[in-house]
Parts: sequence; C-alpha cells; structure tokens
Amino acid sequence: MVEGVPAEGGLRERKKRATRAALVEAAVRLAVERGVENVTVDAISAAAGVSTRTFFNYFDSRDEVFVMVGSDSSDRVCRAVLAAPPGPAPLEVLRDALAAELEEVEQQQEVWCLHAEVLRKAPQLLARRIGAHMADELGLAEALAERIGAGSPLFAEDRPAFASPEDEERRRALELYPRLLAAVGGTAVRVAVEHWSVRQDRTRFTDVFRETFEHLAAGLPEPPATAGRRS
Amino acid sequence: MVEGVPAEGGLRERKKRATRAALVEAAVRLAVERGVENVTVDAISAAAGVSTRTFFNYFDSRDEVFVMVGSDSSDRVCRAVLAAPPGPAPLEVLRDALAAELEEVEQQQEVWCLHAEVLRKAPQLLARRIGAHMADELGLAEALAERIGAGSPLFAEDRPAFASPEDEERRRALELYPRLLAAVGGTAVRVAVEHWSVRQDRTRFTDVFRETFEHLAAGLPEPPATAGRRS
DNA sequence: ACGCAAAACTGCAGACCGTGCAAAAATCTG
DNA sequence: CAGATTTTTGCACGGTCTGCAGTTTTGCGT
Repeated sequence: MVEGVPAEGGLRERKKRATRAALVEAAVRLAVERGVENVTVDAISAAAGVSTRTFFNYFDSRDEVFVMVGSDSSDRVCRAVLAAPPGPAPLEVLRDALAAELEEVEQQQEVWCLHAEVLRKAPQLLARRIGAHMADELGLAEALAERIGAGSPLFAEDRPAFASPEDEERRRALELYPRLLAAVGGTAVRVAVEHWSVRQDRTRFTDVFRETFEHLAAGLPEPPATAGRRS
Repeated sequence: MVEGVPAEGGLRERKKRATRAALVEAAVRLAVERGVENVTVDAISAAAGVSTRTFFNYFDSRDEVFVMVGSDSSDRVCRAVLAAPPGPAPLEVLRDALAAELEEVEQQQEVWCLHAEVLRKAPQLLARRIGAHMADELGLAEALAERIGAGSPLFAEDRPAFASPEDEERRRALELYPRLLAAVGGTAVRVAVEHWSVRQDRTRFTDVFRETFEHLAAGLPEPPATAGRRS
C-alpha cells in the first residue's frame, strides 16, 4: 500500500488511523445515501469491516462520527493566538488565527460541503457540533485572556481575599471580555460557514469570513446595502 | 393550590401544564440531587407520578426536559423586534428586545440558577440548549431582516433570475447581516448568563448584559481594564 | 525466529432511550 | 348520561451505549 505520508508511527498507529478514517468515511457515505437517521452503528461498523463494539472504542456516541471533522483545529487556533505578535487588537488576532485555520476549508471543499449538507439536514447533529466547539471556546477564552492580560496582578492566585470593590469589578470585566470574544468568534465562524455553504459557487469563503469580522469590528451597525454600499 | 394566573383554559389544559411542570420540577430536583447522568426517564416519570411512556408524550427526548426553560421566549423577542420603533440601530433594537425578556431572569433567580448549575455540569445538555436556540435564531434573523430591509426589492420573490452581480452581492450581504446579528445576540446572552450565574451575588444580571452589548457595539476593542477603565 | 506483554478487537449481557400501536381512562360536548 | 375526543398507559421492539472477559493482533527484547 502506497502512503502519501511517510507512514508515521508503527503499524498500530497506522491501523488505528485507518480504522478511524474508514468509520468516518463509511458513516458519511451512508448518510448521504440514505439519510443520517437511517444509518445505524451496525451498518457503519459493517461497512468499515469492524464489529459494532469496536465502533464505540473510537467514538463516544453514534453522532460523534458525523461531527469529528477538523476536531484538532482548536488547539492550533489557541496556539496561533498565543504566538501572535503583541501589536494588533484582540479581535484582529482572533480573526487571523481563525482565518489561517479556515484556509483548509476551501482546500477541502468536498469534505466540508458533504458534511455541511449532512449537518444541515440534521439539526441535532449541528447542536452536537456546536457542543464540540464549546469546550474549544473555554480554551480559546483562556488563550485570549493570556494574550491580553498576561502578568496582571488582578489574576494572581494569591491575591487578597477581600480585594477592593473596584478591583473586583475590573477583574470581573477581564473575565467577561475574553469569553465574549471567544464565543462571538466561534459564532462568526459558524454563521460564515452556514452562509457560504448554501451559495459557495458565488463567493469565496474567505470573503464571507472577512465580511463577518468587518461587521463585528464596526460594532454591527446598519448593514451597508441598506444605507448604500461603501466598500 | 393558589395560582398566580387565573387558571386559563379548561381542566385539560391545566392538567397538561401541571404534568409538564411536575416533570420538569422532578427532573431538575433529581439532577441536583444525584447528577444529571444518573437521572433516568423512569425515575423522573415515577417522581412526577406518570408512566414512562407519558414522559415521551411531553418531551421528544430525555435531555429536552432539562433545556425546556423559557422556551417560549423567542417568540416574544421576535415580536418585540418587529414592533420596535424605526429609530434606533438594529443592535440596540435587539438588545432592548432581549433585555425586556431577560428581566424575568432576575425575578426567577432560583430556577435559572438551578438550571445554570445543572447545565454547567453537563456540557452535552448545554449543547442541546444551544441547539434549541438555533431554530429561534433563524426566526430572529428573519425578524431582524424584516426590521431592516422591509420592502426592499432585492428580496422580492419574483425577482429576475439573472440579477446583476452587484445586486446579487448586495442581497447576499443583506442575508448575512441579520443572521450574524441574531447569532451574535444569542451568543451574547449565553455568555452573559454563564458569566453572571457564577458570581450573581456580586453583580446584577442587567449590568453584565449591558456590558456585553457595549463590547459588541464598540466593535470588541481592547478591554477597558487593561488600558485603564473609563466608564 | 520465538515468546511474552501490551494493546486492540470481539461477542455477550444488560441498562437505557425512544417509537408505534391499541386498549383503557379521563375529559369535553350536547 | 352518551358519544366523541383527548390523554394516559402498557407492551413490544429496535437502537444506543457500557462493562466484562476471552481472543487476536502487534510491539519488542532475546
């Protein structure tokens, strides 16, 4: 068997990856064929050539096999945020970190469109997908917080228990902002993907993505098209 | 039993509401007692005094009983958006519509905090909660679109199939903005609730909520506390 | 090449979830 | 009260997911 990658790791690792990929591939293929709801774990496992029990050694639930696409993205985004130069505004840092990761979306159009189609027809799976992103959100919020307030005495572990009300207030605000930024950023990505996936032939994803962040950076004012488009 | 509302409808309606409330109450109580994962449908049904089968006449899934709090809020928010005076910016309209609905949060502190606690310990349920809000999001996006672009010829059903690229572009932008606004608004509410529910004794929810929307309206710039707080 | 230890796969039993169906009970209508 | 409508309920059935124990496969030192 010819491998595109130089066969990292031993035979064990390769087989595990192969089985995992086979399960995902079988699941998506069956879902497109007969609809997500009519795809049982038994069918997926049989199509992938493993036992039903083995399926649950790879995925915690049946739905997970449909949402496990690009699940390792969040780590890279977090690292990109932490590694960003100290210059630009937090929103720009987040935008660029996400954009770098999302370039893969346009390159792997087929996979993403197929998954987007599957997810669009199954709201419950979409919910689970969002849920998968929520854990990411916490990590991302921490990364953003460190990017912003690194070394702030307000975050010291051994701060006095009875800080002044002003400091408490400022600390509270410092906790709120990164969380909001992370959550809004994730939401912007979701909206951009949903919007683009229904009219991909007309627009490049990058443009839609940039447009969402322009809206955010501008404070979500009245849309340009209503008041006369100014690029 | 004293009713706050004058017992609308006949005996049937009242009994249905009572059963529904009993199921929710039993579910939340059991969840706080022994953890969400250790609460079976059988236990909930038994505690509510109905059969297991009846539970599924009220909720489509076990998890739904935990996320069905304030599920009728979205309609009122949509109506508030549509009924808003034509003056203020869309973001303000959305903020005020949500704020009016969220006043109930502070009044029913106990219920919301209990639910927030349950949801915090169960990420999967939080995901489902978000999913429940996603349908709302579509309706809210439509309401916002109507609030903004009512009567715009770009949205006419019988528009020419081959509109000019410029019009297509503008129409696309008009579709993106309301969706983004609705999604971001929902996210802001979620972040505000989560943030407030962990330190409710220190701050009023209204203040946290307003602060999130101040961040949004300002375009999510560097947080004030880092650069020196200016109220 | 051989054999042992670790890891993975598998079948099985069992609890739980969720649905369709039809009978029984409760409620509404006249 | 009688009939129509709605709700509740029990039952059967298929699907999801977990723990356990036995078997097979892989990694590795000799």
